Amino acid sequence: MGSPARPRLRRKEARPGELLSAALDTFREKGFAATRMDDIAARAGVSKGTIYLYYPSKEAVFEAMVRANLLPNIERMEAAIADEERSSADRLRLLVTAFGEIAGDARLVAVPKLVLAEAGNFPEMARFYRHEVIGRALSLVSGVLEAGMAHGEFRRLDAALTARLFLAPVIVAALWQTTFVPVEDAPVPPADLLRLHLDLFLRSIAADASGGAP
Amino acid sequence: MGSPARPRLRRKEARPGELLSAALDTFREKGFAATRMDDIAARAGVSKGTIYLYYPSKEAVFEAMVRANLLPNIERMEAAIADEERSSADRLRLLVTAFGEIAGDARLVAVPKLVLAEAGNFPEMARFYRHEVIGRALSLVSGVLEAGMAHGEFRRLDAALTARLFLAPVIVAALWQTTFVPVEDAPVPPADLLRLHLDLFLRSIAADASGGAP
DNA sequence: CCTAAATGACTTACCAGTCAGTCATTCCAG
DNA sequence: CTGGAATGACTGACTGGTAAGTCATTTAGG
Repeated sequence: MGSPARPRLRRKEARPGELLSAALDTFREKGFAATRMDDIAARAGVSKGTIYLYYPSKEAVFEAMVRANLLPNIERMEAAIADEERSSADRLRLLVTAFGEIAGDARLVAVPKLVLAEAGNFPEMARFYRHEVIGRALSLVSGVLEAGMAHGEFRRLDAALTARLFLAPVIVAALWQTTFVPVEDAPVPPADLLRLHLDLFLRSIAADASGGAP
Repeated sequence: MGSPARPRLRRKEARPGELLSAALDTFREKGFAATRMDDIAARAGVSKGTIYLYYPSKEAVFEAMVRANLLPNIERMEAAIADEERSSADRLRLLVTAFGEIAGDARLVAVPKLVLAEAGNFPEMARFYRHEVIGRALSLVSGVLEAGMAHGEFRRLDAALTARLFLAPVIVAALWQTTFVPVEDAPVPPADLLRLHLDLFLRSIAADASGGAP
C-alpha cells in the first residue's frame, strides 16, 4: 500500500488544461451539482487544493470548461464549408458530415447538453452559448442556404427558419447519443439517420420539382 | 408580525397533486439538485415535513412528478390522430399541431428536459421515459408513415428513421423554448417553424406525382 | 537553499430526512 | 345542539452527513 501513486509534480503550464479535461469527464458523468471537487482533482491526479490555485470556485471551473470547448467546435464547423468552390448542396452535405462527427463524439456533445441542463442556474452562460455557438452555426447554415437561393439552386424560403430545420436532426441525434445510448441496447446509427436527413432535406428545398441530384 | 400567513389546513386528498405541481415548477427553475425540499414545501404553502408524509424522499418526488406528467402527453398525442378517416398527410398535419401545442407549453416541456438532464443520475427513469413516451410517439408517427406508404401517398422509406426526422424539429423547438427564451428577447414563433417543417417534410416524402426518377 | 506549487486536514455552510409536539377536524355522548 | 375527546394532518427545530472552500505545512525543482 505504501507506494504513492505518483510523486507530486509541479506543472504550472499544463495544469489548467488537465483540470478542465478532468472536469469535463466528471461533469459529463454526474452533472454539475453531483460532481465533487475531489472527483475532479482525483481524475486529474491532483489534490483538491490544487484546483483552487487555478480557479476560484466550482462554478468558475464549469464556465472555464465550457469556454475551452467552444472554439474547437466552431472551428470544425467553419472549416467544413471553407471550400467556396462547391455547390450549395455539396456544402450542406459537408456540413452534415461535420456535424455528424461532432454529434458522434460523446465528449464534445456533453458540453451543449450540460449548458442546456444548467441554463437555469447559469443564464449568462446560456446566453453566451446561444450567441457564440448556436448563433454562429445558424448563420453558417443560413449563409449557405441564401447562396443556394440566390443561385437558383434552392427554392426561396425563410433562411433563418430553414436553417433551424436543417440543424434539428443533428441536435436530436447528438442528444440521443448521450442520453439514451448508455441506457439501452438498440442505438440508431447516426450516420444512417443523417444521410436520410440530407436526402429528404435537399429534396424539399430543391428549386425544380423534377429532382435535384446530379 | 404576529399575523400567521395562513391557518394550517388539512387537505389529504389534494396534497399529493399540489406537491407535485410545486415540485414541477421548482425543478423547472433550478433543476433537480439545486431545489431544496423547503423550496417545494414553501411553494405548496406547506412545511417540509408534510412532503415526507406523502413521498419518502426527494427522488421519489421527482419520479412521481415525471410519472404524473406522462399520461397527459401521451393522451394528447394519441387523440390527435384518432380520426382514421383522414389522409396520412392530414394526420401528420394534426400531429404537428398537437406536438406544437405541447412544445409551446413551457410547464409540460420542462419534464422531458429534466429527464434529459438527469438521465445519468436516474437511468431507470430515462429508460422508462424512452419507452413510454418517446417510443410511443415514434410508433405513432411511423404507423402513419407506413399507412401512407402502403397507400401510395408517400415514397417508400425507412419508417423508423423518417419518424425521427419528423419529430426532431418539434423536440428542438420544445427545448429551445425552455432553454433560451427565458434568456433572450428574440424568440422564433414555434408555429411558423413547424408550419414550414410540415411543408418541407411532406414535400420530401411525397410520392413522385410526375413519375420522377429515384 | 529558496520559491512557489502542491497538499490534505480543517472549518463552515448547507440540506435531506426525522420526530416530538401542535392544532384543525370529526364525531359521538350527553 | 354542544362540548370535549380522539384522530391524524401538519409543523419546524434538530441531527448527521456531505462537500465547498481555506491555509499552515510539505516538497519539487531550479
